[in-house]
Amino acid sequence: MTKNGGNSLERVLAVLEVFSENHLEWTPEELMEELGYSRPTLYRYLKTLREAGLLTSMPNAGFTLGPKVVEMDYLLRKSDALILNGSAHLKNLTERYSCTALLVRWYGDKLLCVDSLASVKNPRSSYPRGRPMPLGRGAIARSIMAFLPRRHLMPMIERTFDELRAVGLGNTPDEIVESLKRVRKAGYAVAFGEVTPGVVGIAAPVFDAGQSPIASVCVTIAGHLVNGKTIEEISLEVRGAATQVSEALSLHRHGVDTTDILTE
Amino acid sequence: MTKNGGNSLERVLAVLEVFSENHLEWTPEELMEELGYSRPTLYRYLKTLREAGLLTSMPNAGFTLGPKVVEMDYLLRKSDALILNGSAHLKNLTERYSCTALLVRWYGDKLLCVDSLASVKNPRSSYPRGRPMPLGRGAIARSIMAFLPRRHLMPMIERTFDELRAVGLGNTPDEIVESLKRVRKAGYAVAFGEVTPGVVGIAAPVFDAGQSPIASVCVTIAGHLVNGKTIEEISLEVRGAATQVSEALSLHRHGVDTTDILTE
DNA sequence: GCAATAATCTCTTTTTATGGGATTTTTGCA
DNA sequence: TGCAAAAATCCCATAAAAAGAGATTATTGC
Repeated sequence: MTKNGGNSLERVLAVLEVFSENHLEWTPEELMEELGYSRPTLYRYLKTLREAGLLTSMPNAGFTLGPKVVEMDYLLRKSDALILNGSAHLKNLTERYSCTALLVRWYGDKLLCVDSLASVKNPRSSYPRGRPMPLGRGAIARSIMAFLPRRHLMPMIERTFDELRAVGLGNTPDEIVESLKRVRKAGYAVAFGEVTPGVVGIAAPVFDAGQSPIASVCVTIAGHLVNGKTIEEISLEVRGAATQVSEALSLHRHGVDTTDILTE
Repeated sequence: MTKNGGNSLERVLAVLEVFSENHLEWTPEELMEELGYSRPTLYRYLKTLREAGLLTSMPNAGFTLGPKVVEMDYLLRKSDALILNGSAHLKNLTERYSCTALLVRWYGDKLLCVDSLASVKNPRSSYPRGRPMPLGRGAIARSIMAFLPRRHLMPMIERTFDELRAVGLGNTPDEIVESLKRVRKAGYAVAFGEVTPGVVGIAAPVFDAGQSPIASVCVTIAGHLVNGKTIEEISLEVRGAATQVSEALSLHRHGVDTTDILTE
């Protein structure tokens, strides 16, 4: 049973938090147990969330996420500066290589793919749009961690230490920091089969106004299609894309219309 | 300025309501004006919504919908019984005809496409996934209205009367009711270029547990590809799909595992 | 139609959300 | 780098409204 801290606003929104890939459907009974809310309170919350369209329920089946989510997703695709600026680069990357290109956002201790495009027959990524990715493994995670300010980095290393060590980044936090410094110097991260066996990931960070990284541009490609030379070639393109997206974001920040820049 | 009725739960969620295609990005100033909340209150709401991931803000740019939306959309695709049961039928329909096949949900006075598949080169529908559709025009709207219980139908006719008349359903509410009765008898609705010029829509309703309609299965196809005979042929398939989805939904309702039925 | 379950209602107590105004932080620009 | 303007947050007395126990009503399954 989750501790129900926070105010009533947080408590309503906490209802949305319990929906996960392992538990897509919840009965009121289960929710009471999980969240520790009283019966009337829970029903009030559910009523509100359902009226907002965030939840639906089939008669006597449990509650699931509701159609408002679909509507918001549509609007988000039209408004998210990262997606708007990044998708052209995904197109470009997938045209140049037989690969999947991804835009991955870092938020709240999660990595989340927000857009992806594939130029391979089997576009089944282990982490399609919307599915949170592991923090410790893969080029994406590393490309972001490498550029994190120390005070954000250290706790993250603590949390994901086992994975980071397993992947060969180092046996102590300090060794890992050193490895990440090299990634930082290179400006991009490469991973061989860390997320999906046989697949190479090449990722570079996207910055929001020159501060800390908020996302990553990544290309995943079958290992047998690349070697040291081609990886370097691709990494240049990935870095270029990431840099351009970063610049577009910082322009947007100052209220500059980037439309003409993007479509050139 | 919107009247801010309701309790604080509704007021937080009302913030999500103001995001629309015409206004994808909001500054706190604009939100205060629009929602009529005091400054501290609004900032509290925004803080909560941002922490929940439902909103994001770039430094000094306005607020937009946040990454949690993407995550929820992924989960919804995996949990929505309508999508889960319907997508196989969309696949079937698009394989049989050069068309776009849609799954459209009716909720809160809106029609919302929740899934679609196209077998034509130019899959640019005017109403892609997540974009609310007009209530008065098109086969989808009519296929649902025709099966609405009278007490739901009449207010809906009032609201959309102008559109319904423009489309030729009748010049008085009673005439429209008569037209809809014919649709009901046929079990499906056809529309010629009502939503997109030159495009024919053929739609049949999906029911939740035999009660009122909650969604519609629709095929849109270029007008020059069909005639009276083929439309009838397609409508049979569309009706079949809608019926099967309805049945799957009512089974699910009773807790029956429909997996084996669907994959056969 | 009837028992069992699910959802809603009632009402008082306690908790907490609210907003005016002051304060602090951030930003834009010289 | 520093300074004025704007944005965001804090403080706190007051008013408001959530919360929950238990009773009540509505649904459901059979």
